Amino acid sequence: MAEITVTLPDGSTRTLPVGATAGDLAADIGPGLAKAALIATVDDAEVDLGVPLADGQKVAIVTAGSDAGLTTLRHSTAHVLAQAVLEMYPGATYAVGPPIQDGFYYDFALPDGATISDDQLEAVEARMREIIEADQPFERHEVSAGEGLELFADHPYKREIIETVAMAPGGDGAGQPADELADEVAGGGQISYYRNSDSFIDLCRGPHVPSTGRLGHFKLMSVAGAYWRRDAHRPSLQRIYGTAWASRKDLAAHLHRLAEADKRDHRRLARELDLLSWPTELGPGLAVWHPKGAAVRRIIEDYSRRRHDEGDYLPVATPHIARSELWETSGHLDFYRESMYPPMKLDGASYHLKPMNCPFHALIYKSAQRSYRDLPIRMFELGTVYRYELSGAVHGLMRSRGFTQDDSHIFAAREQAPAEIASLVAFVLSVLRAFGFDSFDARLSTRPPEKSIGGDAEWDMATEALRSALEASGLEYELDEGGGAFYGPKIDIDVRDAIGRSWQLSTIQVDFQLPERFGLEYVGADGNRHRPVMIHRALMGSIERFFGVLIEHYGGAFPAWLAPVQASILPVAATHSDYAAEVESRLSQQGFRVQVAEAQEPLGRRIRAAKLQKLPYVLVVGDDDVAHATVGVNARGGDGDERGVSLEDFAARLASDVEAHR
RNA sequence: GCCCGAGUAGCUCAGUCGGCAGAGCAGCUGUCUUGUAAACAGCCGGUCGCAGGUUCGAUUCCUGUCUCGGGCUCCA
Repeated sequence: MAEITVTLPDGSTRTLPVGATAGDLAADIGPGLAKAALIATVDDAEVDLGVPLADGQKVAIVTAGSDAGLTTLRHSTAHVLAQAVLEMYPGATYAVGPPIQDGFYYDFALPDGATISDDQLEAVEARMREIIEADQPFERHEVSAGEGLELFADHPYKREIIETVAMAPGGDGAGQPADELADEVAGGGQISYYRNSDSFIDLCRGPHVPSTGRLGHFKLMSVAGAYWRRDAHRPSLQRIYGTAWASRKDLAAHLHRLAEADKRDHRRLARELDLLSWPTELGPGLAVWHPKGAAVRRIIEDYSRRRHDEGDYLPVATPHIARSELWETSGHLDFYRESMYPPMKLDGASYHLKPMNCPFHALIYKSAQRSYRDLPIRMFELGTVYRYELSGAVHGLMRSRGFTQDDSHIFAAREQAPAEIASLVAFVLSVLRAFGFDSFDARLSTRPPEKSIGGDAEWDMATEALRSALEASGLEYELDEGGGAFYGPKIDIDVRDAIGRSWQLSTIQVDFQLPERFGLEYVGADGNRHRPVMIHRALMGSIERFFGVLIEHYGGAFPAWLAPVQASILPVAATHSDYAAEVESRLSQQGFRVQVAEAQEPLGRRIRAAKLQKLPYVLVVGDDDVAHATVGVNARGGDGDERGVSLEDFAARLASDVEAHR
């Protein structure tokens, strides 16, 4: 009997009869693996378990324990979703349904533009469970693109996928697959599809789990609108989002994480902790800062100012509006107009609210003749800008229409730029770490293909300077081709918060264009006039977003150095009120933010109130404390209370917390 | 901006198949004077987002609009 030999990931080999499949291999290795197997990789390509193996191949069995396995699980669950929806809504058609982080989605168009509401999801989910219960096999079939068009005759979106990808000119399928379609079908004039019942097939490059019975730990999450092929001019489809996991436990853990994230939502905490609010009278994306929110903001800003002073930045200040001519010169009206508020006409002139601070800083630079001896000049401003964000994009503090950038523009000689950028990256990380962030994602964004100004050589030079600074920093980074600003490439640094979500904050941008447009110059050592390079840099990005991220990062439990109220002083009874006032006064004099909660309510209730406000410390003072100049200290997150702590010791402890940013 | 959903007291939410709108918490007043996560009682509080329409009558049905939420797109 003929045999084949394949190599396993650990380097060992297995011999199997000719015709054996990856599934057979899994069974040969062990029943546990056979049960857990979802797909396999053969010579590093992912395939169904049903494919026959060939002699000499490198084969690995993939389970839900790996990313690839989990992705497949989600992808297959998406297919089951499509099957359920198509069965339940006759006349519905389907578009694409890829796996995504934590789950999957599928896009549908229902007949006559019907929509699916959230409460219909339960019924869809129930139908999906029936399909899973039936344990239908996923059978792979390959046909020509032409046959594919016939198979999917009633499904225009599927036909469009086949036409645009599988039948792309050149036949290699590399047409426009920068988008989601590429996942659906490989191209090359052939298509593959999967059949898992008499009535349901789906266009797909695969692979899939062997049968629907392997699925089950999923939940449909929401319905949303989404444009076909991510194009606002194309039809809007009904998108159903779901999450899927390898086990019931993983699913439960995921749902728990979501609930935790919701508890940390800065919009919820902003209200609960009385930090700020968004009166609808102001319009979307505009907030007012309440005293407690403003207290934290001032600490953030003061810290930022101090670090900039230490870094030889020169504070500047500029107005909020300027003549439209300024924005023509800068190029903003050409390249950024859709994000700008419309012009205000008065006294025969036209003015725009500023969407960025850079042109003002360029004019400050230009106000005097500059020498190479002056460079680099680092200007710093907490500059409030206004951007007309799409109403649907506005999101609490994270995306607002007015926000304050901790904005710097550094004017440097070209040869100074690389070193300056390198030190900027270090500066940015140092400040972010001071606020408790220690995990970062960096990204290098290059020239946008359409909207941009300047020559290739300058773009290349600027991109190279950023790249080398990133390399030197040791940060890992990814490349975002075409993601740069209209005037130059950029580095973005995102921080990860306490529950692993990523937020874009810092940006460093190299710009040869604005100096050109504004005719900026300096006199070099050679006596000739040279053009400086301008480095744009926002560190926290926007104070508003930064604060929003901080709220969510700490879940509202700010460390003592940031907390709007560091300690609440609770007299046990009214007779201790005078002593409480004295404690308050002494701590206030040392610069601490403290308050007294008088004994009009029972102690337990006042403690509870302070805890719900997530205060770092609750100080209880009673007879013993009055007698010995002590306080009872109840620290947030501590176990129980410490009695009889001298006031001096507590003040020292709080001072040390503040110093250490605890 | 587009798709879907939602706006009821300061907050969280019930409710009205079209007939004078409810709870808890918060707030206020009084009593209680408290040693580590919710004392007791009473009171105040709503043009049911806004504007039209249908109706004897609209918070409820319809239309428009504003705001919010989830997505898409975009972004600090």
